[in-house]
Amino acid sequence: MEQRISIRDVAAHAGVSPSTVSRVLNGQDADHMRPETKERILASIKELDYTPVRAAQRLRRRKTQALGVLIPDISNLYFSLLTRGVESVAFAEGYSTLVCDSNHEADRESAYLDFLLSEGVDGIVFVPVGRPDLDLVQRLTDRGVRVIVADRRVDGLTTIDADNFGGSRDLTTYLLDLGYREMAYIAGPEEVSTAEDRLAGFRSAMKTAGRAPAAVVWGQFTFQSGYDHASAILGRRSVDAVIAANDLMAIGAIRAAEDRGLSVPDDLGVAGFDHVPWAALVRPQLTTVEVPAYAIGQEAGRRLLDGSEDSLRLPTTLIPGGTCARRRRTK
Amino acid sequence: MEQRISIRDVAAHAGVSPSTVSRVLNGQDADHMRPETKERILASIKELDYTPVRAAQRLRRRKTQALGVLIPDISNLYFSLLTRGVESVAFAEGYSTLVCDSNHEADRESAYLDFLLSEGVDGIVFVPVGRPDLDLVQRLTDRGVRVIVADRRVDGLTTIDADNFGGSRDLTTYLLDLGYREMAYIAGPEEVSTAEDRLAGFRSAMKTAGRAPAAVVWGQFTFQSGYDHASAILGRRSVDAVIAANDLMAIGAIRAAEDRGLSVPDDLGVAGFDHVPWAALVRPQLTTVEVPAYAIGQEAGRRLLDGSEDSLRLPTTLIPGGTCARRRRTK
DNA sequence: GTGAAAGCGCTAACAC
DNA sequence: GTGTTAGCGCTTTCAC
Repeated sequence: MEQRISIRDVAAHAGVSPSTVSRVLNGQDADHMRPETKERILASIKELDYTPVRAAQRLRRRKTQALGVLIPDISNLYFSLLTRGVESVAFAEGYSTLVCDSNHEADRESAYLDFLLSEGVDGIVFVPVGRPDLDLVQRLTDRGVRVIVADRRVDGLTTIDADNFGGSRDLTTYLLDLGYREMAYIAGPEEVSTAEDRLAGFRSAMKTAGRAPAAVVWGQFTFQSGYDHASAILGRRSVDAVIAANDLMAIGAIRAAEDRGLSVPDDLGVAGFDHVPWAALVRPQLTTVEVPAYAIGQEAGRRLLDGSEDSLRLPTTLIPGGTCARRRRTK
Repeated sequence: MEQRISIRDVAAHAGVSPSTVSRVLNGQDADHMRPETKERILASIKELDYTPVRAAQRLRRRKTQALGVLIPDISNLYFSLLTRGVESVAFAEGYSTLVCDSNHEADRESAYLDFLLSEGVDGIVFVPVGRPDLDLVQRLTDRGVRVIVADRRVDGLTTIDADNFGGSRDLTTYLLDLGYREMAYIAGPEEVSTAEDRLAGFRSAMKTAGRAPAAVVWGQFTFQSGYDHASAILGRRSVDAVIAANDLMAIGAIRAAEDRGLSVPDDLGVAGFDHVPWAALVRPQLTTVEVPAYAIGQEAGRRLLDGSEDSLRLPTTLIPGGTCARRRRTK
């Protein structure tokens, strides 16, 4: 911040007072400002190449016009899309966005919440690593920092997430309609709300159809976890479809099936969840459910900006693919 | 920034002056401060749950202790890793990181450079969309904002990038050593320096081996582009290996080969560049070259922090995979 | 060893 | 319509 020219320099150059320059800068000139004065100021700003110092504005306004985004991992496409969503609405309103990556560590997460507090952000879009430290969040809200949780359910806090339950239920119903009957489910980690919701959606659809799951196991959202669980399931049981709680595990399941000489989708139907773009490179193309990460980010950012406290659950979209097909003969 | 307690409150509570509190806050107490005074202040800070206001510190210090990162697309894994690298060194030094996403648009890029200027960041890690606006960069450096270009060569600016030339040359040599002879190359977009360097590395290795390329075409770094170019090449020429300038195009080439009934690696060797993690989900596993995005980010951030102006080219790593194998009979 | 005072660059009452 | 003034919360000489 080796800034030379200040608002005083502009004022002097234009032959007005700093307040007048400030008024032009902040668009409070519409009403009663002599057009020629405004012109003159604008010209001076341009000529001197003046840029206001944000730190001073923030200090004086006692508002940072900045939002924080705190996510577990920016290199995860889902979170980077969410971040882009927040950023897009923030930028449009002249807000800065501070992106913080907790690296899936609770300590780092706390450190970043402190950091965002000292930065004085007006609000935070928060994707907690696990169950968030509610006392810490309370400290923030006490100081006037609004917090919106994205992609997770946290009691007592405004939450924007996707309809993981409904999406999973619809996906399961879709597979049932295609004629799959012996369905195994590879869930995500047990403590993650999205994983719980997706599993609950699966169970709900199965119950409605009057069928019991062939197997339900808890995985880790990783390729390897999908591969290993699918291998185990296929070795022990007669199963005609595997639904995984995310695409990565679903791709693992496809590989496991192939390695056992099973054909997808003829011998085994496979479905995932997330709709990660590069899954399109895997063949057969995955049947999955799209989760609107970008839209979740936008909605969260929007709420932070307009002060609304309403939670929102966004719909997901079923994406049919070649890993599921109508069964020729139904049992 | 609805902050209540200020440094004055802490001072009053501890029965000292604001300056003394400030000294404790900034670690200038090592020399000559009465330990008991310090204790008292620390206790007050804790009791009042005081957090310094960054905006005021910045205004007063005339230093933001913040770095900017300006990249074309945060949802591209390569750039998000690079960002993480910058962020890791910045965070360790108490610096904030402002991440800006130009969305591959030159206009947005300029807007963000302006924005970062007004934020007063101390330095910027810049991955330009195309040829950057050097006048704009000059404006920044004139005002004391240091700019380091990452992942691109830009004349006259400090640059941190990967050894794309060497990596590509070594990869090509590796394929030649395996016995591949009729090699086609699918390059990236013509104006991108990384694409140019990788192509140059390929040509250099071929020349050294005394062989002419079977084909060289310019692609778009996309899956489809890899698929289409590979299809065309395989239809017209007798080729025993295809090297693509990135993994996405290489996977496209594998699919194209499969769709023509060719077996990879027996009928056709395929290699890529980048080493994107999800390529591990594709089989056969890709022979590729790892580009150290995270390390590039770290080095760029480090230079910004320690004021060094040295450019640096980081080595790449050859990652052998199943898409290339020793030829049984060499021509 | 610690305090008093000035001021970073800006905005918003309040004057006129 | 525009100028004057008083800080926002902090750091940093300079006193003592």
